[in-house]
Amino acid sequence: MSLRTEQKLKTRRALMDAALGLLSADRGFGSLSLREVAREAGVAPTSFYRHFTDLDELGLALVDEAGVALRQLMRQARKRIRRGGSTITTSVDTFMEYLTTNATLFRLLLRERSGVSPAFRTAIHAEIKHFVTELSEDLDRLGKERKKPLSDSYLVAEAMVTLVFNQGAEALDAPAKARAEVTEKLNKQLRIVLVGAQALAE
Amino acid sequence: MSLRTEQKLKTRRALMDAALGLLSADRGFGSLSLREVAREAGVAPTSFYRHFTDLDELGLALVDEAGVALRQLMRQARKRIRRGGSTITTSVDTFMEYLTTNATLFRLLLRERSGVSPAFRTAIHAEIKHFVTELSEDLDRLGKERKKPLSDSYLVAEAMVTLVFNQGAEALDAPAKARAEVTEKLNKQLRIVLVGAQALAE
DNA sequence: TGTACATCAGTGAACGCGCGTTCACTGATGTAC
DNA sequence: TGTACATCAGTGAACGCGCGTTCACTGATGTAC
Repeated sequence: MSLRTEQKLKTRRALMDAALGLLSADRGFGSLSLREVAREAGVAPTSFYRHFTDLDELGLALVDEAGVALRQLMRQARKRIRRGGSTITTSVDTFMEYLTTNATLFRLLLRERSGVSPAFRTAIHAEIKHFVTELSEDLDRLGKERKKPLSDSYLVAEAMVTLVFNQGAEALDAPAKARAEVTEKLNKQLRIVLVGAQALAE
Repeated sequence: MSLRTEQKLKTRRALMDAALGLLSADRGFGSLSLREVAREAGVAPTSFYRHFTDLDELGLALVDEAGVALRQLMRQARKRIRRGGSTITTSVDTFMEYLTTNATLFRLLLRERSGVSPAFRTAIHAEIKHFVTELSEDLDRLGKERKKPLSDSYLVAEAMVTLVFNQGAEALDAPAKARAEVTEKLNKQLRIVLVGAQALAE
């Protein structure tokens, strides 16, 4: 890669990190301004246009990163489960770890999921749908192994992901202490859904 | 009530309706401006201050209205259930009706629930918590009647409300045709949760 | 390797715009006598 | 009922501010020969 291209990527990165750094519990993406992001990145406002046509485009790049993180999360959870461990608690623990590590990125997902920009909503729903699809395949696989296939695994997966994301949102805003309670609550709720789905499949 | 007070209330109402009217799938509360709301209400920008200290205060008044609507919804659902009818499908149907009637108000709740303003989030979480508490009492009552009490009704109620609100968000943005599918999906998910909770309580 | 030219990431000045808020005001409504 | 004064919802002008975007530019990097 040429020196020039490398430098350009660095600035792009700086802009994305600047935006991410400005986001917090009380600052949504919608409240950011182009000038503010450029300022934070240490770059003239006009330079922004060399990288993105507008803030939304930068935001979508962030959503993309969050999606990548989400897929990593899933892969790691599966690896841990294969090494032995309850499917639900292992998944939940892995999720909570990622939530802590990538707090801001997940907050972006959680918030813009029902946010104002159609582009954002669509991109995020696609990521979540991907997540749901993979989970429903896992459920199908598990069902076959145990000779107890679910009748409607996609719908079950969707319910589970809904619960995970919503409790995730709660955990994000909760102090570290309360996080353990949220984790346990989520575990119980997922167990209820799984047991219910199995009972209704018989 | 004096003529002056009456007029004042009318203007206040006009401001709230103006804000509500400006909200839509693609316009969040955060994107409204004071001048815009005043313009829409047919009032000078400065008049706004006679009624609210800022836009957030107006927003909280709207959240309050949404809460009232939510409680009405619950009362009506219970009334219908008493007249005979499946608890789950009756509740879901009632909810979907309200969703259609008060679409914008509910969208405000759904969106600002994970929004940017702490005041909004707190107010909305209080409304939802109230909803959850009432539902969990209903579940307890139902459990006693059928001699099958749940062990953790609050947690179950929370899961149910989470599913209702999230599918509600999906229904809001879906065309009328797809709404029936969402309704059916939600019914199934709630049944799964209820059955799972009963199975685990034994 | 050296030279002449092309590319293009980053810049600083300038623009017009809508914003929230202040201020002193107006005139209809309310109140005291 | 009539009069004199107080209240106060609504107003229009004015302010300073940060915004997104345009433009012509600079100078380092890249390329062709």
